[in-house]
Amino acid sequence: MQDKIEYSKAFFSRELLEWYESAKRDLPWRRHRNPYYIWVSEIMLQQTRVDTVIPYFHRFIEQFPTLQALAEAPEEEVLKRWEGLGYYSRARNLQAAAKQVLEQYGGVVPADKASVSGLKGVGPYTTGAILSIAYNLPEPAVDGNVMRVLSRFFRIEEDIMKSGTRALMEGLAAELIPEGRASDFNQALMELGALVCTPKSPQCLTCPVMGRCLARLDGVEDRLPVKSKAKPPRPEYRIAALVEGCGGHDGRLLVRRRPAKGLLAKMWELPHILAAPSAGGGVGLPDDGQAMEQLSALLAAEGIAAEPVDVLMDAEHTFSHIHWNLRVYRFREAAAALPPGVAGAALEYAAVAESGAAYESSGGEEYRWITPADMRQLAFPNVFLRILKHHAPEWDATQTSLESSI
DNA sequence: AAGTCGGGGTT
DNA sequence: AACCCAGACTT
Repeated sequence: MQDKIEYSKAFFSRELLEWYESAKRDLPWRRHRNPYYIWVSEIMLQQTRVDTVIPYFHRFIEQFPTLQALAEAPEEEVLKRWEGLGYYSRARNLQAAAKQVLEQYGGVVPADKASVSGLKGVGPYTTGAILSIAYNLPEPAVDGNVMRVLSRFFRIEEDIMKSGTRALMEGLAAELIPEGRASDFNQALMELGALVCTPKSPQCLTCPVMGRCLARLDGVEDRLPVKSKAKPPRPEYRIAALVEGCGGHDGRLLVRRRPAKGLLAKMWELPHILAAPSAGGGVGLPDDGQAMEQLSALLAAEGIAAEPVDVLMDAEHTFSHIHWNLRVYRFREAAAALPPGVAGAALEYAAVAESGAAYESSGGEEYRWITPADMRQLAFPNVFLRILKHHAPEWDATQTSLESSI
């Protein structure tokens, strides 16, 4: 029995490596064995499909060709290149880690486990991926693809959402690495999971290791891996203001930057608030009159007088744990902005606004009147990019559309 | 161990 | 519309 398992392991490693030679995709980070490229790609690939990552990878490497270039760039530029990719702490951690490598390791990505796993944003999977792919060191790199492939081939019924299961998989994956072939083997394992041993309807008939796959032999490949379900996201109802400037702010829109910690940290957005429960006490969006009043109050607290115009649109956005239902109201900045008695503050405010400079609200967010050209520098989450694009084409200044026009 | 942190895909 | 995919960090 144990002999059969051992034979299966040898068979698996041999056949998988053989298959990979002909099946491997030509991916940008596979064209050179550059540890910096491999690191960037592995961070981008966390929770993200290859097809989504490819254009981001090209643009990122174009702007930050070396680890040093990334380390020395303004954080704003790094976030802008990450715009739309999600999980923005990945970008901030990657840059922080690049600085770490520059200072502690002379700019060379380290090749030992303790140093690599000490880098910001680099956990057990990415440590194994960097050490094996970049340096061909025999370390396991266990991601979701690998757990799916191994759970099927060896018919492992443990719940892959449990933290103990990953440790089990790492032990197994380490045993399977053929002498001197860690880089190709680990990539082959993930490639099989991505191309053949897919979550739904796996393509078993084209699989190089079908012959000894226990799940396939037992006809249970469709119910493996065992995976407990995630909690559904909680709904949130939010109201947002798209404020068109007038007078000195003609052609500008009011935006603000989110705080440095938490959801969408340091990203720019339209001002918005959690909708207060409506008079009836029901959950959901308040009626439009109440919503416009609440937003007017928010703007007034920022020293901005604006009149509601109409409802621009509804938008939805799902995060892992929250589902936003957003209603966007158009506002028009009022000409005579401030009430009498605060003339000094008004002048000061006007001077700041005229220069286009940003100012801090009492809540710590940074408000700014921006032009379409400012969209080149400021990173917005996708949901707000969609809203701005819907508002008017000149605000569709995502990095993609900018570059195609250059 | 459970919750936080985006965005896109398939059915 | 409902469901699926899934690493690192924090608490």
